[in-house]
Amino acid sequence: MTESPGKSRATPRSAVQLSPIDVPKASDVLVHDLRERILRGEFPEGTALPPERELVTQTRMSRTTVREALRILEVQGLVRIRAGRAGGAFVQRPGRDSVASSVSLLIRGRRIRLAAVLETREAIEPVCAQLAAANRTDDDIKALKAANAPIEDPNSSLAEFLQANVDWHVAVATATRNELIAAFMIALSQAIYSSTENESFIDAEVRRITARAHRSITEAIAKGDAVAAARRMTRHVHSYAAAVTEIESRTEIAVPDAG
Amino acid sequence: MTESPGKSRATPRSAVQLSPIDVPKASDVLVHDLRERILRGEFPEGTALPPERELVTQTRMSRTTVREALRILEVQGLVRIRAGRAGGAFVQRPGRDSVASSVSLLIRGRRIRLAAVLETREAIEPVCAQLAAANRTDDDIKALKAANAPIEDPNSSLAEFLQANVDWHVAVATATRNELIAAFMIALSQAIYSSTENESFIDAEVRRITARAHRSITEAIAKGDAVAAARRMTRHVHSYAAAVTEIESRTEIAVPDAG
DNA sequence: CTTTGAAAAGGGTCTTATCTTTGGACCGCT
DNA sequence: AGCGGTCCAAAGATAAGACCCTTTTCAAAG
Repeated sequence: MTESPGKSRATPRSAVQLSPIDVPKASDVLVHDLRERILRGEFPEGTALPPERELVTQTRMSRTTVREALRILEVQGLVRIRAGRAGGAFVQRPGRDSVASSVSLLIRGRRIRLAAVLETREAIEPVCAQLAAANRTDDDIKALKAANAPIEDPNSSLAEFLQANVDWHVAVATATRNELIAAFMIALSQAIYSSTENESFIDAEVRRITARAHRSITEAIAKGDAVAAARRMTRHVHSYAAAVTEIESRTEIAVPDAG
Repeated sequence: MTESPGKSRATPRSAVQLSPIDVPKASDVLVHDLRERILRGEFPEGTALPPERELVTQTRMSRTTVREALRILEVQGLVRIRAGRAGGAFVQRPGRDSVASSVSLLIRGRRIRLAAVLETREAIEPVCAQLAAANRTDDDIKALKAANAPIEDPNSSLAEFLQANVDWHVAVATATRNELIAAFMIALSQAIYSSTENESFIDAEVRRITARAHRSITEAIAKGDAVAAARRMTRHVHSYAAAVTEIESRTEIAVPDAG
């Protein structure tokens, strides 16, 4: 590009300067409006938004646009949409599930190794146990013990064992009384669950060890002994991670990936 | 309903039992198909999906349905859609951003207190620093130092300070070489940033202290001293949380919410 | 060589119509 | 009283087509 000497920028030809102006899509405007109002708490949970055709007349947008906006809100977990008579879009507050699903997408999409997931759990869950010991209610203790029952039972199936395992970890997370850290832990637990459900190394021995660890951690939480809870949880998740990592390193060599 | 004595349940009248059958929507089927193929890595990142009208003929679905599916994938961060010639849906692997935004929705929607967010950071970031010290590359150190420059500079604006603050924490997270824990930390940092941007307690003193803490943590990470990095980070985030909590408890009484 | 303007390829929006699902009301038989 | 059958109405789901708006490309005009 030959330019007049001394000038390194393109010729302006006019002094006025405008910054790029972003024109949002119609549906995004509606999404933004509704989302803000929902998050602001303007509509209590369960409130029905007006039916699509009604929103069309109110907003003077096309039905396509309105539907698109509602669909986006649905994916973001802010409304639940049901078909049929008395159906419609019902306001919902976003829950742990939406975090869990985006974490799941992250893990699958970026091929995050199970080792990294377990490392993350090792980072979070001990503190989780510590907070749980400090903040747990009696109901939390009940939930912990209930979740541990199928784990103690040597007759439960593998699926039951795994599910109960998740339940127990979720119960610990819930007992922290910190919804955010709980959401993280739940996302992790589910991710680990779905990566592990086909693992065969979970034999009777592993189950016995798991049951014992859970029991002792539950006790510490029940007693409000934060230090012991954290220490025991550290050991528990670390030994689990070590076991999985060891398996993984062996299978990685054996099966160099099919995809 | 007269029942035969000895039975306490409702009369079945038939032994057959069916579980609820879920009939997926057409667009969900398409979403599922595309999502699996994207996550499986069948299309490398940046691949253009066929244009909408083409997908219509291929799938024999209506354009509405196809568009709805694409929109869902876009919200989930799996494709990016651009208008205009050479536009279309381009495959994207989900990133930290989608986790961050769902966390942000969770926090806002469930009214999670800043204290809980800070508590979560206290749980995660020390381990983050520890992992960073163990795994950091030279580029990570460069990024850390670069991010800390505007913080050391007493002439930078508040906005610059806050942005640099986020950048530094993100750099620590990145240095862990664990994309999952990094995604969590980034989500937290952004959430804390947007809750803090209007806080006025960030005076010159706070900035000096922050700069010093960041510098010493950066050094520990650079030296690979995981223990020191974790310890210093613990102190850093804890003192910050304590300061904010103290402010929050005062303002909560002063301003009982405008609704 | 630059400017300008049209064409082309896409997504975005609107309209209208039809299909499907769901809840409820009524009705008639047993 | 209970139970199946029929019908209706409300609401979302899907379809088809027209048209609009953006962006890119490219060639003609200056």
